[in-house]
Amino acid sequence: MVLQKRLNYGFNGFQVPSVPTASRSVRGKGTIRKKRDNSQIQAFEILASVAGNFLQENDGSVLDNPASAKDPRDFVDLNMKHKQEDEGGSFKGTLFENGTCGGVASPCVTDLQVEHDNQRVMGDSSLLGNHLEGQGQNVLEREDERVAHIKGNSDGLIVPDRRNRDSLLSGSAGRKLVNNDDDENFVMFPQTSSRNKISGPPPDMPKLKDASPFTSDENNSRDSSVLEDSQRMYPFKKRKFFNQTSSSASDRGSHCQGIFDSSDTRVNGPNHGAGASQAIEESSSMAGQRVHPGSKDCNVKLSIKSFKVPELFIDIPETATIGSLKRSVMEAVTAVLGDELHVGILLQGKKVRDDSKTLIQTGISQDDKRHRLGFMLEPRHSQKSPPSYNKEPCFLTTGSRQKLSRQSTSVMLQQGTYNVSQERSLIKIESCAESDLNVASSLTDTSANNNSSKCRTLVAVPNINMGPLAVVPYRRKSGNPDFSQRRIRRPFSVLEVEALVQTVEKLGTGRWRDVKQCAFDNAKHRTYVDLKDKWKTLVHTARISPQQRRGEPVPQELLDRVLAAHAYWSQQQCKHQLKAP
DNA sequence: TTTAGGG
DNA sequence: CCCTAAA
Repeated sequence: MVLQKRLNYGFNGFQVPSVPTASRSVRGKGTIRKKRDNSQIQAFEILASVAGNFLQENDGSVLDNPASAKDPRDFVDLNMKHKQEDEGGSFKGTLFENGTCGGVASPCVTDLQVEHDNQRVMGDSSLLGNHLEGQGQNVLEREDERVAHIKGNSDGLIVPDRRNRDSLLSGSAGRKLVNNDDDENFVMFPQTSSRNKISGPPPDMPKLKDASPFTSDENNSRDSSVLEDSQRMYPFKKRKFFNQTSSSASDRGSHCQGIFDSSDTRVNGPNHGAGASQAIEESSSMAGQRVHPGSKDCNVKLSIKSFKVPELFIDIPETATIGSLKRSVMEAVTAVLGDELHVGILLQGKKVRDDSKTLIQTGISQDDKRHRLGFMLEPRHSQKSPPSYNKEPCFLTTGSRQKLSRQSTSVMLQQGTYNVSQERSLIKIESCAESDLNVASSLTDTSANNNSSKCRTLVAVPNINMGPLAVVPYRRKSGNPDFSQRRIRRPFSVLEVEALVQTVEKLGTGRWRDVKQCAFDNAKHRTYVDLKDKWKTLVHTARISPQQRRGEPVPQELLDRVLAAHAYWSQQQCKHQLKAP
């Protein structure tokens, strides 16, 4: 069946064939999971502010737990036979001064290409060839200065603001991990000294009192800074169509404007130049191509050449591998594209809000050489405009508009190149190779053929059943309840482990909710179940030989503390059970 | 919703 | 990480 009378503007969904992280497993029955957090956050919100935060602290007063009198290390010695010629009698955690990263995801820009009447302009896969492999170099080089001194954390993380991060990284004992999003880009920073107070009044944190011997009795109240929660992004699931998903709750305004431009498209010629930029040029002449005088019978095909994720910071130690850089970028991008997306249409820079208008009415026709058609990926403002995808997509809000157009322009002019904008760098993610996110068109059966096999592409699935301009972002719930999405794997960093250990030492092993609240309250992607699981693995890790351990090595010191705390709290638990079962 | 454990 | 029985 041919889509003769229909313009292929409907994107039924996007598919991500594969995931960069090798470790990511794909479950057979993976389906989109229901949201567990009410704190759904805008997918593209930029973490801008840094608020103060408190790390629950024992206020230094007398510990009411009898056991507190006992030094945990003694416990270790007695019960674990571990020799722990301690380090000063303090059970404070080791100070990690390594940098961490935080991240900011910002608007994503989508590059598309318009095709008329099967005259693909993007036929040449070379257009999709600018993957990180080639441009990453530039990224590294140009960003070298900014990134170079951030060492210690091998995780490629993304940082929102250097200053904030730096200042936040100076802390030690008590720490609270925070992050600005729930699924991606997160930042954590220990914060102990009240001198390091950053800004903003500390949130009202519950004060947990306990009598754990592990509890440090100093620094009754420490301030820690936190990045405002900001993003709620769900990574895509490999090979899953999201045409019918999209959680509704969420987001406060962030605005990922993805834009893309299809201005003048030109009829695809067998020999369009090589090179991304040139390709762009060429593609940009296509829209104008009149194919059939009677535009009614013409189909407009859109080929999403790539998605751009502008203003994405990748802070990664210089010792990190290219692979980790790729993963970092991939995760960030995945997050950006992972949730709450809307598709917006821009014509000549103006938003086309009326979904009911036809392309022709709107002025989008193959005869129009001057039109500049743009597509934006934007977060949904579900709270205010519920499941009404077809009514009025939420477009950018004032503030981001300018940026949008600016980027739009930038995108158009710098297709295929590593783009360094004014203050921020823009990493363009294009096509192929692992960890590269790419969007290929599948509007035509033949379209993605070339790339799909080699590339991990994000495919825009043609929407055959939708009306003109119907935009149906992938949604999670509607439709298949069976669709759930496995969360992206996010190994705990040493810093997080440190925080976890410290908190568990203080609160014990049966209060994961509190642990979460205490030290990971702002790490939306870490649920108390995650913390519990992590603790479980930590205990296991601590018991096996170092040779059997995998992943980022956890300092032995921490593992020792894990065993100590685990032993201690296990014993406490036993006592309790004997008392009042 | 949390815990606690197995998968 | 996921899934769930229990609490």
